Amino acid sequence: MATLKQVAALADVPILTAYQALSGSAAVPQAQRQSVLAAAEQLGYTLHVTIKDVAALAGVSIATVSYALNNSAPVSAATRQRVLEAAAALNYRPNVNGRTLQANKTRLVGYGWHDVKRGSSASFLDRFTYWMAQAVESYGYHVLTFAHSEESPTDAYRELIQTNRVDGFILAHTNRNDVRIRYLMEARVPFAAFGRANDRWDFPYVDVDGRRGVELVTEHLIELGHTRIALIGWPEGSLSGDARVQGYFDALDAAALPVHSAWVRRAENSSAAAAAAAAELMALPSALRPTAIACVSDLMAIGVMNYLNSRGIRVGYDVAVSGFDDEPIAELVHPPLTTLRQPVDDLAAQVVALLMAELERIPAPQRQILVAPQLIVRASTDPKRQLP
Amino acid sequence: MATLKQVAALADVPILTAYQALSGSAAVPQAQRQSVLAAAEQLGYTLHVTIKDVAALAGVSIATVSYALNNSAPVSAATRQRVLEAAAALNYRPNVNGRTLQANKTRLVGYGWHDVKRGSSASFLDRFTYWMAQAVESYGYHVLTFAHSEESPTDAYRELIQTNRVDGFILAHTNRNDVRIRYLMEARVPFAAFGRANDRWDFPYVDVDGRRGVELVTEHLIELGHTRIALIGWPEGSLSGDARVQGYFDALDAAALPVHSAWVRRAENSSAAAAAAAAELMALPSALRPTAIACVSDLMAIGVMNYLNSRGIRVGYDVAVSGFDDEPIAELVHPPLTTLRQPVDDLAAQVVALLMAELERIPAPQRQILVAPQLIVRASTDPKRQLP
DNA sequence: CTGAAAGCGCTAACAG
DNA sequence: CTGTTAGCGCTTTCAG
Repeated sequence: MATLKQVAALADVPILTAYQALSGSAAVPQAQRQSVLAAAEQLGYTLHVTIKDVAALAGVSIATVSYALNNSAPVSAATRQRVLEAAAALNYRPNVNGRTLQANKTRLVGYGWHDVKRGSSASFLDRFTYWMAQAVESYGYHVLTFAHSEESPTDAYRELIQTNRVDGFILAHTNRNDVRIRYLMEARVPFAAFGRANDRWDFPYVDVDGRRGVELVTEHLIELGHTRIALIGWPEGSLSGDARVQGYFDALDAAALPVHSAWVRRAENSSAAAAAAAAELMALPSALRPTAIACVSDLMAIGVMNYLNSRGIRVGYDVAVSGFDDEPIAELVHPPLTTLRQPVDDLAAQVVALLMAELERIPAPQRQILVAPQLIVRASTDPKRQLP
Repeated sequence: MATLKQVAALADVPILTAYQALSGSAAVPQAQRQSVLAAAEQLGYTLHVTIKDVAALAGVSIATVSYALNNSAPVSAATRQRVLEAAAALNYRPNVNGRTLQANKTRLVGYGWHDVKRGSSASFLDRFTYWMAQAVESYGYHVLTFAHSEESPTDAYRELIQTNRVDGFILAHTNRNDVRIRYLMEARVPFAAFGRANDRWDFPYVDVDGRRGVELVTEHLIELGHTRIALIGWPEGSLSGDARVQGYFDALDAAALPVHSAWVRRAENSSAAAAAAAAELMALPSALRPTAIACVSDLMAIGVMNYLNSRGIRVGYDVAVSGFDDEPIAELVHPPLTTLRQPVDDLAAQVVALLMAELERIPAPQRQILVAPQLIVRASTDPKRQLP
């Protein structure tokens, strides 16, 4: 590709005039405009301002332009001025790909989508992605998203890193023995996760303190005077699920309240399974029947509420119900649901900060961070909050 | 950076051995391993297999490697074989950045996130992004996501295109007079939109046929025997909102059913505003009081259902209610909500196909595509569907 | 303080 | 059919 300077020379006009004629950024006498257009046509030139053009206009070498623009070497005030003016006049923006190739750094962070099943709580992660993009950009990076299959998720990660598409990754939806984490650790690829895996692996992550969250809501229920408090958790074995259940025990222990084994039920994360668990709880003899049911997800809490409603049991008055996640639905259901909100923006910013520490090889003060969720009290536990 | 060949020469071992020692992909005698490691150390070499290494191992020029790997020029069967074997032995993956710089094509498409407000229906777009990533990858592209401000959204788009970060864009959440669309059209940047803008602009888009959707659900209500059918739409002025309202009129006209002006209400897209509109409808004199209420969003339908429930009016039996979007909540509410589902995967694939047509300068047969949504009948209109 | 020149990894004319 | 070579746009030694 020819340069702007060559086009200008052929048309016998100043470089700046050639630029203006081609870009339409300023009026140019018709005759000059014509000859510039003809010259560009002849050379097969399409407007792409490069560092060479800026150098030519400023009358300096391309190295000097680079120095002046990046402050990467001392440049006299006068030349700097000339360079900046030339760059501005040509509306110059450096082509990141040149820089990428030379530095062997893409300033791109990979983020893999798993397949979001219909009805699963995706909205939270959606907002996470937004804040992640935002946070990453504050460091001059961008997010490259990709879809990975459930069967062999590591393939996509390996491919992206081997082809130098990205500098590192951010993971969400982690699980114990997450193959992606294992691969990235072994391959020494920089990454940071939103979510834990297991206690053996040492990698940078940020997670919601689910234990603390359920503890908070249980304390809230105790304060309201409940003494027979039930919990519907997920089947044992998930790190975050078990932590949430632990918070329930911790709060009851601290208050020296009795825990009856029949009060702790396990169910899949679906409203139907939670409704069934609620039915079992309500079938307990009246002396044991709970007056409050804490759930480890909003989805489950809604199942419980549906069941109670269908049995004519008034949620909030007769039985208190709480969830976890503060999904958009939580304030739309009837009565609005008490729940725990994850501070998404904060979580995203922190996980990005961890990744940046890895990428820039800055030792982070802390590689594992737990963030406490925020208790949002609504009418499902506290009828005083009921709207008229 | 030194090459693998130089390391091998210094260590006085074959190239393949040097690779194996460095990568650990195969066992190498301890002595050789040591000298390779020492050589790499001395040259400051870290393992990065490039086309040069493959060429050296195969004993051909780098051009031949490129030809063989890309089938971009005829290569004899024997050499091709040698090249492929060398590439496989070294686990070679081309560095996309070299290609990017030379071709001046990034094979990246930009997708901008707007700020998702809490409680707004984001889950649909979340799934869209997943399918978009999937579709884009089938063409060998990836998605680069970025956050843009509400005030000057074009800045982010301009920056990305001027710095050669992306080849084009996919837009969602379009509106009439969308400044992004105007900018991209003027700047002749390739893009395709999920959503329309206005009738004056000619650009590639895919959209849900909202008119047809509401027509479908209105026909469904007519079939169920309703004759007094109301509609709650958005305030006039939005392209998609007005189209949905039109579908209501079309269905009633086709059935020669009366339309009473009091039956058409306009409200903001919130459950509260919709509930208020429902209250007005229910306050009509009994001869005019509708027996069915179609809403242009699930959010509004839920507001209507909440209102009816609170007044003791049984949704599905006394008054039918329908929504639009088929958000996850739709099947969780009580009773489950009849609504219209947007075929997200299909929409995403089509909008990506349109963009690819722009990028590869293939004239698309159709630049504007409307996709009919699918009617999902649930108990909120058809009590027979009620679960026991 | 500034410029010439090398080179990041790859593709593609052009010769042979 | 294969190799030589010239870049793509940028940063960065190394001289002057």
